[in-house]
Parts: sequence; structure tokens; C-alpha cells
Amino acid sequence: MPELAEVEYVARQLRAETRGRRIVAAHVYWARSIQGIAPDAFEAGVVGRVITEVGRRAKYLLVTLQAEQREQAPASAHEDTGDARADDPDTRILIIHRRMSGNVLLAKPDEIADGVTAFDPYTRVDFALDDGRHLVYSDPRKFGRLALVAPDALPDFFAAIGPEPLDDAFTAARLGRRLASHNGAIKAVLLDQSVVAGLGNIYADEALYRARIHPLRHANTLTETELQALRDAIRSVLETGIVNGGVTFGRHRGIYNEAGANLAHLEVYRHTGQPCLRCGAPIQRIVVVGRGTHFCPACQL
DNA sequence: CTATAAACCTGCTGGC
DNA sequence: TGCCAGCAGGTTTATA
Repeated sequence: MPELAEVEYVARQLRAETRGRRIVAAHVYWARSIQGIAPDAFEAGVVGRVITEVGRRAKYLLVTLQAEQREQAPASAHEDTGDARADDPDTRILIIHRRMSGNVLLAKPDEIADGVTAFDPYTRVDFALDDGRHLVYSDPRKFGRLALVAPDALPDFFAAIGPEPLDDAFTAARLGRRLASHNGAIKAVLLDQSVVAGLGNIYADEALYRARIHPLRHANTLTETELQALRDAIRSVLETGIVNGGVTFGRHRGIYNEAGANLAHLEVYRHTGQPCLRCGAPIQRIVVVGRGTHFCPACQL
């Protein structure tokens, strides 16, 4: 459900609303939502820390948690330059992946009862903040995962994740180099997070449609013109998605449980049988690597 | 290495 | 109206 655009939108909301807030209590209601650490250790690891930054990598939400300032820092051999916190034992990164049905919600005290938000009964993890609000991880299907790691563990965590498509460094040439080693269908390759980060089924279809590339084209056969069009299309569909709060036809919500408005801006996804906006031919649906794939058979070549 | 499938879970939709 | 099979935006792991 949530792809790069949906995660980025929520990251920006969360950054604006929770930076500077301290976590005063945490409760894990579904143990398997926590990855790599025991639930009680996870709870103990976040309580007392302050949310200092919220970011995103691929489809992962990154919440930086710092221990409160200590009055006297312990004697330290290395000088504190104030920059990299990679070895700071007081900093942890809360990593959240919402997978298919997860949402991160910010609830007021009167919207919370016994760990369940009034507008959503699927609370798996609950964080109480020092202003009385609750950060709630809600996930009906329980596929999503939360992890708590030290900052220096991030490189390993993301070792297999490809480049960020919204970075300046994401050029047509770089995309071309990444696609060159893949002979499979371009749709399937775009879904491979090690090739490009953050694309899911919706935005992959939208990007291919706007670039006029058939989803079954072999990834290593795109021309330079097509690579440029695809690179531009990927960025364009993602940026539109972020601005509009993401696509909600199922579960994706913003932190106030509000629906995203980007469904109205999709041009091909789930438009099966409807006329192509460019040429009028009916949009077709096929299955690629088990995923519903929508395209115009007349103008995607 | 590529490729397909299964597993993880529950809710929603469409067909009968 | 009611029931049930099938499907859903993601990722990991197993199998061929």
C-alpha cells in the first residue's frame, strides 16, 4: 500500500508535529510487529527518548530518538565534533515499514482508549508522547515491522536498497546502468527495491504509462530517450503523489487518519477498460510477477 | 542468476 | 440478503 510517496508524506507530517516530543510510555500489542529485538526491550529502548528528526529511506520511515541531555557527559577520549552521531550511544533510530496495511497515526488523548484509537481498532504499537498525544502504529494485516537500531547500523540495514529516485544523483544515465544488468520485464525490475528505491505497484504502472513504455519490455533494451522519459516520469509521479497526500483506495492514511487525494491523479492504475487519456484505446490489465499491471496497449511500446 | 511460489495476515469485493 | 472464493498497494524466504 504505502510506497515512497505515501511514506514521504507521512514523514513530513510527523516531522512537523512530533519533533521535540518525548516518548513517555510505549506498549507493544502485537509482538511480531517488532523486528530484531524483544518487545519489552523495544519498549524500554524508546521510553524517555526525544524525537529529534523524522526522515525516510525508500519505503522506510526513520524516526531519530535521542536520550535527554545529561548534565555531565562521561569522560571521553575522542573529541566531540558535534557532527556524526554514528557512534552516539544515546541515539537510536526507530525504523517503520508499513508494508501492505500499516498506518502511523497521531491521536489525541480523547481518541485513545485502552491502546486503541477511536477511529481505528488495529493498534499494534502505541507510543504515548509528553504532550498527551499518542503515536499509534495501526496495521490490520500485521505485515508491517518496527525496528530500533543504533545509527551506525543503518548502512547495513539499507545495504541492499537502490538509489533514491528523488535525489539529484538519480539521472537517466544512472538508471540505465542499473537496468543494464536486468533482462526481465521492466515492470518487475522497477518493483525490485535494489534497483530503484521506493516504487511499488501503483507508481510503477503510472511511471511506465507516462513514459510510454510497455511493462513487458526487457529492462536492458530501453533507449536513451526512453531512459530519460522513464527517469522523469518516476520523479513526476512520485512528486505528484507526495503533494496530494498519497493514494487512498484502501488503507493508506495521513497521521490524522485522513485519506490521501492522489487517487484522482492516477492516469492508468486500476483504469482497466477505460479509455486511454492519450489515445482513447481501452486500458488493459495483465499480471506481471503476480501483480496487477495496467497499461495502454496502443501507446505504450 | 532469474523466476515463480509460498508465506506472513485480515478486510473487502464480486459473483452466485 | 448471505456466503465464500479470490484478491489486495510489500517483502522475505524457499524452491526450481
